[in-house]
Amino acid sequence: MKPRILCVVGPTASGKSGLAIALAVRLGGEIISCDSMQIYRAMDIGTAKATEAERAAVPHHLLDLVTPDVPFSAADFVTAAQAAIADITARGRLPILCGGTGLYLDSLLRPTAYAAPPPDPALRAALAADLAAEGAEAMHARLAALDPAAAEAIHPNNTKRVLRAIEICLSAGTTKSALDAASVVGECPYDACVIGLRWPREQLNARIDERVDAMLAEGLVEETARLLEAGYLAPGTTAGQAIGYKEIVPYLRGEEPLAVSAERLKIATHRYAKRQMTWFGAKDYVEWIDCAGRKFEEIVNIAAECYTGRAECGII
RNA sequence: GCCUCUGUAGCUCAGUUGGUAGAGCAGGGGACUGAAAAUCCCCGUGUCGUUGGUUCGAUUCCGACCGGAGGCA
Repeated sequence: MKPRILCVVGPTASGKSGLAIALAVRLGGEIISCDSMQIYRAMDIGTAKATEAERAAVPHHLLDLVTPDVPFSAADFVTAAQAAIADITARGRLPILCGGTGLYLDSLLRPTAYAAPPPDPALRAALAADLAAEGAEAMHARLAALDPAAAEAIHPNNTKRVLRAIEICLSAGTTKSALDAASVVGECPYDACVIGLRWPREQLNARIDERVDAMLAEGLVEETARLLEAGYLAPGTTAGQAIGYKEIVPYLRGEEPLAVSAERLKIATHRYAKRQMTWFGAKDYVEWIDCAGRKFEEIVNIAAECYTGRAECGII
């Protein structure tokens, strides 16, 4: 019998957190954050992390796992989420995954995620050096020799993926494309109901703008300054990629007025939401709820029914 | 009131020595298997301010008018 889990996904500012909390209360669940940035401590306002009050009302897992200087990966998430699901299930409660990091959820639901070998720092550094010396086309040609199918699927300009694919081929003794193909056969390890929240783009962007203003009012600038002072958010770190902080840094350096930083932050978030919709929109395991014109209670009811009468809910 | 500059894509602008126009940003679509809030790919028709004139043909040259900026009074 596979553990049942409920998942709430969707673009940023779509109302996932509020829905997840309401569902947790109604269904006797606990929330597992599925968010690549909320795992970092001290990054609270900018990541829209659940408040102390919300956490007191409903247990939240996978928040504040590490300090912002620590690299964290999808594979790390899968390990932590599997443990949290086992724990919550063992206590007779319902695990509710909630978050907008599509790759993390996808990895968790995939039957054999991450059969590929973990990153090899030395090899990765060597490949990066080769890239700098030989250029993107040369690296893509090298991948084509090792794994033609992967080379076909990855654009030469996408050097991050080209290098990772070469790395896998060299350290796995097989090809990346073969490992990928193997990871989608078989059943999802969970009996999952995945609910997606969807808004018309203009309404979602308006919600985003409102939330950015709210974050600024709550002290996003001060939070960013604290992180910088502590030596965090360095370029190249995972936490340093977080939207909400890297846009504020130029203001703190006196390079532009806050209004300009705030505008760039809103735009970056709009674009992020768009990418999230592209990702989740392509997943056939998502049951969509159109939120426009619906009251919160109504959305909660629809989601709860979707879980309860889960027969038609998509399983990966 | 006079003089100068200016009016081209949602924004900032380029350009057409007269043959109806193109960049950046914004925006739209897509991909995504150990960095994913990351990374990458594709997408540019708009009364060229309005209106007369010159011309085979005007967004381009000329006039007037209407916006905008600056200067002189």
